[in-house]
Amino acid sequence: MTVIRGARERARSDVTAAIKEEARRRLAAEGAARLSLRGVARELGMVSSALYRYFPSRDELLTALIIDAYDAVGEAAERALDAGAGARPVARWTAVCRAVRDWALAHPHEYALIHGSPVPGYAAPQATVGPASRVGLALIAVVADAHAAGALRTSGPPVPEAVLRDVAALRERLGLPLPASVLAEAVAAWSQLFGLVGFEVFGQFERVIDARDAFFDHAAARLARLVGLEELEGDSGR
Amino acid sequence: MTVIRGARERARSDVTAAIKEEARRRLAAEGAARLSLRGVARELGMVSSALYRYFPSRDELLTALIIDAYDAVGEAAERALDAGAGARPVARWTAVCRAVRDWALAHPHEYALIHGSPVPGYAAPQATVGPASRVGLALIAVVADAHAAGALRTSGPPVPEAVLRDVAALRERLGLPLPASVLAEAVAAWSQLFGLVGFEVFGQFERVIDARDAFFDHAAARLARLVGLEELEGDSGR
DNA sequence: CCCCCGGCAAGAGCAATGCTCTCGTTCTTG
DNA sequence: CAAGAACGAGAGCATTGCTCTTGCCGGGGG
Repeated sequence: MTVIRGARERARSDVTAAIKEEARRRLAAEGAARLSLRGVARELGMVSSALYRYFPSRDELLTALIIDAYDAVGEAAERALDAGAGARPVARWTAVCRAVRDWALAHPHEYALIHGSPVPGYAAPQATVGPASRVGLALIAVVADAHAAGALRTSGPPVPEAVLRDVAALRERLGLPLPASVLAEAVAAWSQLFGLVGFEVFGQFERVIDARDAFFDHAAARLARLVGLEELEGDSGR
Repeated sequence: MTVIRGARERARSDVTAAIKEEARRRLAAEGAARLSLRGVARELGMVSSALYRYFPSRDELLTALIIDAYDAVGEAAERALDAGAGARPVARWTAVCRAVRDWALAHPHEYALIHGSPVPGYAAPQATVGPASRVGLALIAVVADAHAAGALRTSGPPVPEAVLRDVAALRERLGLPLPASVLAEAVAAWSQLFGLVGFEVFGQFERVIDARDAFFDHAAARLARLVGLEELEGDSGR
């Protein structure tokens, strides 16, 4: 599919990759706000204007990095998803959550790029929505598999009508045979997961929780049960 | 206590307030990244260097704005807490959550300032930790009052030992008679609330959930039940 | 085979930024 | 009342994103 057409194109993609690599390095070192085009150009032995042949603006470069970051965390989640294919649903869910958290802790600046404040005036380009949903889809996949295996508790407090409609449209788009109410809970849990991760990455748990691993695993498992995944006997309902 | 000593001090606090006000205006208009000292100075009819008499650096200005934002959202939460003094715990919890969300949606850039990516190299100064915990304390207050009223389900899946230790220390610091396990759940729910809010403010629910109000209320109520607040009959446990 | 057109890097330059330093002025205080 | 601190203005430095012009150089069409 990606046949190398000529030396010219190869050189172009090489340089593009080198720019992104160096940019990611500087990003990890000092954050998005301090990422300067001139800086990466300098490090690469080019002149700043040359970079504009590859990225039309600094924001475009950032967008590329954002997509890469979404893909990286999404891939981590999917790897955990696949690795836990046979496991019990709660364990599998927790593993996916942990993969996300571990990636975020290992790449805090990239995490900030995708789940922190959007850069300047910046509205997320359409190209980011696909990669952005990979983690959510991985979580939903856990639930869907559990549903198929009959390990899903589908009852719960009633979900508002309007939400059910939204979520039914989503189910349609995804082509999943999940009950709408469960999907609604999964979407909520998806966002809540990033609350847990964000607090930890941005240091809000400092001096509050020290045993972060245990805390996170416990919270992730509770989230799993909240969406209805297999419950161990005698843990829910007084 | 705060007696005005002389015209000089009064002028100083006036100017300081004007700077913060203008800065907040520009912050709301175009975000933290585009907030420039020169810009607010220009708008105030001063010269940029004069600003440095009031804030030693741009980051100090941002820190002041951060503290103000934490206080604003914390105050909103506390108002909801007080307003719901007699209400049933789940409703009161949900009201506090909604207050946080409404404030965040009304002030997205200030929200991004406090719960988005930390600025450059920036480690949260000690002065921010107090205001930063006001929302969390309001949530915990709901739980504590429910506990005192006997409307709290204190059983649940076992919380890991290490987490219990951390949380016991926290309870000590707060002087609250809450079971440690409940406090642990409350801390988790606190962070998860900001997952929900953040996703909405930063647009991750775009084209996924349209009925955001209903969705949020539902999710907040589920969070309330997760921490053990009064449950309506027949909604938990298959 | 050559040649020439298009992609490319370099450099200068513009407007803007954060921050520093100096210089008079003005208000506070001893 | 006079010394000293606080203050505003202005110039200046290094840096940033981005544009424009100028040449170079290599690969595909003649």
